[in-house]
Amino acid sequence: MADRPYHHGELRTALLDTAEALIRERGVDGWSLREVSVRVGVSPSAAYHHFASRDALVQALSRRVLARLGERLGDEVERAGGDGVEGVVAFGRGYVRWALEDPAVARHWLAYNAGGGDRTAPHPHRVLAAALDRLVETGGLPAEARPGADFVVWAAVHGLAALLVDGLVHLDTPEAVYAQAERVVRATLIGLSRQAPPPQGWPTPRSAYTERAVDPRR
Amino acid sequence: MADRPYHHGELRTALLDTAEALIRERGVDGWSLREVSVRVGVSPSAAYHHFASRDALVQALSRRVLARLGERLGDEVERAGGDGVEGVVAFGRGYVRWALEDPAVARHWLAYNAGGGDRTAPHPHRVLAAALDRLVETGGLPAEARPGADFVVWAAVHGLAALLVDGLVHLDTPEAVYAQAERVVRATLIGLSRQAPPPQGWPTPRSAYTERAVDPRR
DNA sequence: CATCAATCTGAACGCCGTTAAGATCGAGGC
DNA sequence: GCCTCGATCTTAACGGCGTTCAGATTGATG
Repeated sequence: MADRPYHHGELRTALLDTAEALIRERGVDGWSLREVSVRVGVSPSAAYHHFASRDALVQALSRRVLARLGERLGDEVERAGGDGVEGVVAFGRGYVRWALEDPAVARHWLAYNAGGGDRTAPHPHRVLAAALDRLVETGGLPAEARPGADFVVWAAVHGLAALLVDGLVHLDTPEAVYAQAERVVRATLIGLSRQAPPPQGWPTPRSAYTERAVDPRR
Repeated sequence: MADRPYHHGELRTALLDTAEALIRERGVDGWSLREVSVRVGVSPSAAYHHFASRDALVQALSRRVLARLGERLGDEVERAGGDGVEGVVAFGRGYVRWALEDPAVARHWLAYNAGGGDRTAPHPHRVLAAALDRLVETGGLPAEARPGADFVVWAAVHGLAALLVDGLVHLDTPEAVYAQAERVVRATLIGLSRQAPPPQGWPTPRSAYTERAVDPRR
């Protein structure tokens, strides 16, 4: 307030960082715009030069979290080889591990997720779709089973993560959680391979990750 | 305020009903305790004789929603025959239909779900577990695959419902949504049947639905 | 009919998100 | 080197929120 320069310089990022830290400390709703401002050392109204509202900050944070998750999942799929079943398994394990390691922030994303993500990072759904495409190329999944398969696997993995983060399902050790994630992914893939493929004209789901302009203030 | 009797009589239920109606009208967070009180025709502090806090009302509503879902799913599984794969498919379709037909309330439950449910109604997880048990009895699922299978199916169905409710996945018609739910359930069941069963001592997940005393004020 | 606990009211507290008017600063043109 | 101008931040205020507390009203008990 007194020792700080009048212009902060990185206020937008500082607000996001501080909000995220508070979420980690006290849970999804354990913070206010005013408290974030105080902690950053700035008046409550300063935030309104960078975010149109508190909700806009929440959305921006959600996008940032999503972008980091996408990046991380891309790396993990890559590191697992990426071309076979192991790549998809790595996706599932990474998704769930992320929810386990940073539960408050993950819960924030689950509750206030923003449809579109940061366009500089791949959306988790894209990472999964790419992994499944390569699985088809390497013969690990019949091509007829591919359409819409991403949504089946995503649903299973997302559901496990949500149940864990919300405390509806409990496992004692992280290893048990990863094992469960692996079982979910492998079962899903086997089922998709053996299942009668969807008929022609089957309505394919669409992801909310559509390219669109994003007002940085929103 | 003037024409109403001093004692409401059914205030607790009226508050829950009105909050639910407001959620349906304006979304998960589009209401306040004060507004609910005004609509019921009661002063804001009256609610505190029935709920310890606003959050307690939220939790109570969440439990009520959960109980209704469990009851409904039980009926639908029953109506589908219940002993074979069709019973589990009916569970998945019902779960997703519920999310589709009452999205705001479903979103409320997803965001503020209470671990334990009303003990007079079966928890959805119990309904699913029972359906899977009968599936094993009728030979539709190998007994070795049964341990933990409920959590695999639940994760897949829950995930699809969550993705739909949050708008992360879109399908144009309700029929397409049900078809997707069916595909998810059938693929999961096939995968569980064909997959190498989990080894002895495999750590089984636990549901948060443990019988425990619930303070009606909380 | 008196008592008493349960229920509800009215007023107040501090915190919240948000807005408006003005102070402070840094950068680009003279 | 100064001046302007737009961006950034402050101070002050508004109404609404959840919550508390002292007191009014009521139906049930005996």
